[in-house]
Amino acid sequence: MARPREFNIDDAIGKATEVFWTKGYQEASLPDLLEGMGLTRGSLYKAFTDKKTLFLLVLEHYEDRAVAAAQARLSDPGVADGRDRILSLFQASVAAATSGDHRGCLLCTAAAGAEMSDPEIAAAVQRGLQGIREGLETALRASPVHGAQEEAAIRALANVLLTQYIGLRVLARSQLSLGIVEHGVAGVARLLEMS
Amino acid sequence: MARPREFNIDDAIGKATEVFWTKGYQEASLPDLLEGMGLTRGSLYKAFTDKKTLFLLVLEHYEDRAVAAAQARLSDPGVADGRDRILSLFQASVAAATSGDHRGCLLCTAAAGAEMSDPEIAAAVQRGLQGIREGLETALRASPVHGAQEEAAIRALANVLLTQYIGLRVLARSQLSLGIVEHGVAGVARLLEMS
DNA sequence: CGTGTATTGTACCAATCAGTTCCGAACTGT
DNA sequence: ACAGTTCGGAACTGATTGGTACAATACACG
Repeated sequence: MARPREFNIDDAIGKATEVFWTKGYQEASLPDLLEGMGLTRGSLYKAFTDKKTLFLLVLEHYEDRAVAAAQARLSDPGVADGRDRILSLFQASVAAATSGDHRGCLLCTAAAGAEMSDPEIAAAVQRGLQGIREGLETALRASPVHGAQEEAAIRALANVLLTQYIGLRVLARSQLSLGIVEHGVAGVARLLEMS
Repeated sequence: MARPREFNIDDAIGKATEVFWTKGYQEASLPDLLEGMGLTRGSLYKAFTDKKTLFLLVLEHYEDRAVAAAQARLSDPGVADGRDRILSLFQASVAAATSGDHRGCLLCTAAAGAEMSDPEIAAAVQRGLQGIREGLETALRASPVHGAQEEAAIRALANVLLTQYIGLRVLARSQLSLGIVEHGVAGVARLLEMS
């Protein structure tokens, strides 16, 4: 017995994700969000309480979509060699950047921003990155070269790869013409050559 | 024949560097800078024109100090093996983070921020990172394992190391408890094991 | 010992920020 | 049709943003 909401919550979160992904948390102003989401202040605050709460939902959404997609890539049974799955992940990131998508990774951008001083945001970012690391570990276990290694060694290499991933996506977002992103896949390939 | 400036320009830039390094470009407000530099609005604008110009001077200052220090480490003739120089660079970064200095790297933080849309700032950040990359290449040429490799291979590995450096310093700043920074040196050591 | 000049500090500016309030409109269940 | 609610939209709040204008101040030079 009430007036129904005229917009779809999930759609709105999806659109908000786009805005935050493009501009970053702090830089995304409320007018930016309102325009991108196609609704007005009243509706936004009624539905999402405030900017930070909306961002937490966006981080969840990003985890469910982008992180899950990365994990799917990293555990794709269609690719037998886990190293190729990892290369495919980096390939996708590099391809996005070279084809004009300079949004980078929402989590990586957030990790470098001041919003990390908020414990709830930090926890959400941590969850997302942790998810990518787990995906990397899964893939490494499916590598003929690394699969047999002990757990600690796999974890160590996954850490290196995750760090590399963050660095690469920061560079992709920066638009710097250092020529690093373009050769990012080859770099990771070298990383995976070692025993 | 006029009233002399009551503060030292270089000192002020040094103090401004501290503020920007700690808070980031956007997040450092004018009051933050005024307090950190110990002067008032009038003096700051008279001496430095505006916030962005001050930041450009700060980037130069950072290049002259922090980047130069990194380069010195990476070409230290007292350390014969270039790999050890590289490890020493990462060691220093990790040590800073584990001992409570979570400022990370001014250039890396800037690279991940929205200020990169300004071409002058982007150019300055590019110069700084380029300097670190050159240092890494210098060190690699002094590595018994890599020194004999062709130029392209050295450049490729330097790119991987720079990306790793950026990722690591972003993580150091983020204060995330992923346990990656602590083992960052070991990760790089693995990276340098390969031929 | 003035006089000119640059620095300093303060008051101010418009713009923008996130967030609140409130009323008219719109829809549901009866 | 009506009562009960909730939504949508605009106007508004107070704080903060970077930047400016100007008057008081303090120094150097003649």
